[in-house]
Amino acid sequence: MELTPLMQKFVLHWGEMGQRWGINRTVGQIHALLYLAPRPMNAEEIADTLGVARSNVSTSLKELQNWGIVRIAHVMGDRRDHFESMKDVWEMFRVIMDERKKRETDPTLQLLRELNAEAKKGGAGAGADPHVRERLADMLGFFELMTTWYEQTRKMSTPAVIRFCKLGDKVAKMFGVS
Amino acid sequence: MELTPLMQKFVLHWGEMGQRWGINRTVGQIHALLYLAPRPMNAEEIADTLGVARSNVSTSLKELQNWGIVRIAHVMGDRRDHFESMKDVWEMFRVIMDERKKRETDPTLQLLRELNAEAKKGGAGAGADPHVRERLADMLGFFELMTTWYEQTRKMSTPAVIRFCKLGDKVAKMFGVS
DNA sequence: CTGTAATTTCTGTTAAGACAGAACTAGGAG
DNA sequence: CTCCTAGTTCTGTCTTAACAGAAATTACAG
Repeated sequence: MELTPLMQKFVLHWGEMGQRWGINRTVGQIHALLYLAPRPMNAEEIADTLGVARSNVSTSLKELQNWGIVRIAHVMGDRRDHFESMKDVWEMFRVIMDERKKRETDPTLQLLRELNAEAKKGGAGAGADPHVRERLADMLGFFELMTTWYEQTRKMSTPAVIRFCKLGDKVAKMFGVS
Repeated sequence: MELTPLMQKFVLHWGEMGQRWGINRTVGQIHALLYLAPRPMNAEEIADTLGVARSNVSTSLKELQNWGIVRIAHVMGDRRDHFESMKDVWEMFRVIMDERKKRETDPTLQLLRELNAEAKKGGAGAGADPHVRERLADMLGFFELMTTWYEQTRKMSTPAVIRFCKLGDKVAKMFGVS
């Protein structure tokens, strides 16, 4: 498959940014390619198009499947696995956020709960001076609230979220710029 | 400065998670330490407390200052620089989000605008088939809306944001679970 | 059961980042 | 002007991750 200049720019950029987003270049490029592709592609096509080793493609596809944004699609009369990316950007964003939450905040939330419980129980005797306790309580409060907010927003349908985002200004006014 | 077991756990965890958040272990640990510390600390204290080289501390402090969540604080009668972390978690989160937006989404937003303009101008002749154009338009729409939403939320005061987050359920109901 | 195509896993190499210690620079104090 | 002390930057080492190519495994066709 030949990439048009437009596609190439997008693929290259996605690979570049991928590194900032915590995924590697190849994974980013493959995702970009599959997102743009009008039909599922097999591993060899992907490798040829991007000019990377097939082993690399195999590993990267697995990671994308772990993230839950790429899945196997079979093509009639073809033994090979084909792969396609989720196309709905909103749904995709949701899936990615879920995964990141699981990896990047859930463990911290859990630890903060434990530390706060410990600080409460142990009291100042266990070396938990008031200042530290306050800092830990603040941080826990923040993580708890963000988690709650996310889980509630998570339940909204895509059109509802979009509608809600578009409201923007009005929401701000409703809750005051105090 | 001796760390209590509680502080130690927090510092270690922050260093660990730092890597998932895209900062390195030492940077994470220093931030955790300064966040808990009741008073500004100098570079040597930090190095001794955490058991890392001073050069490493110097570099890490610079990065934290770049992020905008740590600043220099001078102590009367002491020539050395002391450092303190922002303590308000909400404000800190805002600063971090601003920085991440700048690094992780602004460049992509800009590129998507360019690509979409190109696709429109060039038309199918320039190799921009309808499917690709739609994908790029979708992605741009998503980034535009998220950016707008963020910039509006950004303006709200901390108490307003907290109030708003706590509403949770009600907001979802207002905009329908359709 | 055998051969072949597809895919994954393994292995060695390369590249990038983290880090300690040394060298260097700046800025007083005497 | 010289001596310290604080701070930064440089240099080499070490660790980790990315990756290509080879080997191994799996799955199917005949």
